[in-house]
Amino acid sequence: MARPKSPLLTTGLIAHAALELIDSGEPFGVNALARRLGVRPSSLYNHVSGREEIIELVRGLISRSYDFTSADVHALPWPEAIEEYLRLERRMYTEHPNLLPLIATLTVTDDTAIAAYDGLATMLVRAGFPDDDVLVVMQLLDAFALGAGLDYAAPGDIWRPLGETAHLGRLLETAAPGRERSDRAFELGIRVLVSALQDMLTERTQGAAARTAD
Amino acid sequence: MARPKSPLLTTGLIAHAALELIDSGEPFGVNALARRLGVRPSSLYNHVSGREEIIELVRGLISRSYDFTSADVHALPWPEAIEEYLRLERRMYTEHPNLLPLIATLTVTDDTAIAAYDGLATMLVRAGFPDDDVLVVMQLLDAFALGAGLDYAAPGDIWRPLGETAHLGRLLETAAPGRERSDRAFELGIRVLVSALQDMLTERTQGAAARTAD
DNA sequence: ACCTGAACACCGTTCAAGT
DNA sequence: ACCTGAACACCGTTCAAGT
Repeated sequence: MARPKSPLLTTGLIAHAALELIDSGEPFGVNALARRLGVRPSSLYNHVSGREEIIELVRGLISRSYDFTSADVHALPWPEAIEEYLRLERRMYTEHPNLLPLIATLTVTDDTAIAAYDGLATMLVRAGFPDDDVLVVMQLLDAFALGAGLDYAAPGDIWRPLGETAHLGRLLETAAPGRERSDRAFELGIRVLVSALQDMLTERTQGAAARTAD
Repeated sequence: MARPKSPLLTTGLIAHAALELIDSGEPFGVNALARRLGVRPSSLYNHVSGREEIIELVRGLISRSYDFTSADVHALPWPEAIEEYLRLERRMYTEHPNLLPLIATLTVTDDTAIAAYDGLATMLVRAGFPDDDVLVVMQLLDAFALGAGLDYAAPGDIWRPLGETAHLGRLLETAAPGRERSDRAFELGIRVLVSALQDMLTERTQGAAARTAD
């Protein structure tokens, strides 16, 4: 059974199995993935260059399963469109919490994922942000979504004080569970960020109007 | 040389060497660390429970080297104190970019790190945030600092479009380098978040005052 | 073209043996 | 108490051999 008549593997099958493995909670790895696929680890290298490309394939698979470039979203007024976008990104992370630590440190190259970010860039350009600011704002929004996702993915709790504290220990004892707090923190952040972006833009426009009026 | 008269290792030495290894850019690992310490990997297990405890030791070492509980900071008006705190956290991450991916998914238990977060909690309590909101706000701020740090630590660039894009490709070509953008995104975020916290608090107070006046 | 098998240089962790 | 050495079950990747 050296070479099967029809290939056992495709990048699609690899990506699916990889996502399954990641969502299962078991540690992700090339060997573990090969086991799941009923194949030898070396076989995978006929289809991908290695571990990182597999993870990038998973980013693509999952990006395709959330509708980041929906026409409905782009038809919304931009502040709402951005809100929808961030909520979708957040949902992607919370529904696949183990994926985030794997993709967070990897350059985004997958086409679908790039298209999603390109859609966000388009929203901001159309909203009227100057070119110099678009990537900065995107980086801010992405940092927020990423950080919020990591918070959510955190095991049990983010903080576990072992000794005395002035307030932290008490607050943790009486507080809502971590994920509920994570939801509230996200809602707070989204409100704050979007309204700050609106301010940025009206300040700009008013400033320009004032200068024109001079 | 089975048992030396004076121990070759201490948790302090382990933490220092681990931070050196991390900052060197080589992949972090127990075996690589043991090599650096001139010792067998199994020797480390006389002092720590394993890889995760070593990383938590590094968190402690580095937290001690940034003055998170400085009296000066706590003497500032709370919005400035929070700004200083976030700047310090960010500086810690940018000065040790390889550390962040290691600690981001680990529960914080180290005393000094907990003390830093406890200091932040104290700032918020003193500022007048109700108990129910303190952890939520902390989680928001921490998510932001974490995400911003990851952005900064990203290899080369965050996005690398391989095909056509509506705007993203063009923006990336003309834009300032990634780390400069990361700085601007952080500055923007810090301004937005702190002013939003001020709004939260004055709304509350005004609301309370209005209700009292009724 | 695509899978296997063997090989390589790694991991993190355990544990008996030695002083 | 604290280090070594051997062992274990893993990693990710390369490459010649087979069809």
